Amino acid sequence: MGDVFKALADPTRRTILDELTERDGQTLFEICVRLANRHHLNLSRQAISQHLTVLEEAGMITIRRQGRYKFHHLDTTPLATIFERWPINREGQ
Amino acid sequence: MGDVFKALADPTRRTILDELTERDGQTLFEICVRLANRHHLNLSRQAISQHLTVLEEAGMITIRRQGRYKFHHLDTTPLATIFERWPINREGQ
DNA sequence: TTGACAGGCAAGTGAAGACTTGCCTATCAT
DNA sequence: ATGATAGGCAAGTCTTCACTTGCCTGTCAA
Repeated sequence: MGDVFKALADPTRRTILDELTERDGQTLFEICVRLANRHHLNLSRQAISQHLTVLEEAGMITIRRQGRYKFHHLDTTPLATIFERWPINREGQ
Repeated sequence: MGDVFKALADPTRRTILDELTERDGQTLFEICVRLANRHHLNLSRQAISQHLTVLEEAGMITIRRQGRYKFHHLDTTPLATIFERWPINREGQ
């Protein structure tokens, strides 16, 4: 499994996670359209595809293939490793 | 405030956070020695100093100056923004 | 007050990473 | 079968970033 922290390092990848949080199971083209329309991110299809690969290798995204479509599903369980590693100071609580 | 995700992206910076978790309030030289002895990370003092700057800008470290010493204190509260952004799937619970 | 200690500043190098362009494969409808 | 759709592969470019080297400043002890 790849690097969760490296996957989260890029702002475009974080926006992709935001979009999948709001609407899970999108295809590559759907993600392209939503990044362009809602976030003014006019990247090439390849650029976004490469981002999705990084997110998949980090375990943040699972792939479901159906015909010529490739659906992307969010998986936030790798984030738990962050909190297991460093305890959070909940100040004033 | 800087980028928490960018700060966590580098493995050396994550090791520094580990060391401060185990022993808080270390100076630059102490951190250098511990990285070398316990993690076989023989980096220059400048390299580690630059890492500490990134961590400080991200709000993960606070500085306390005393004479010619500069003590570094861990602050994990910025990590909370990660969990507020993406809800965690606690599978099987 | 002189030397040792703790740290800072800035330019330079080399590698990783984000993004593009061009071309190719596979699936589906007409 | 043919065109349109959804996606993949592989350079190549350009920027960011980690790290080093050299030199400078401030603090403390002898």
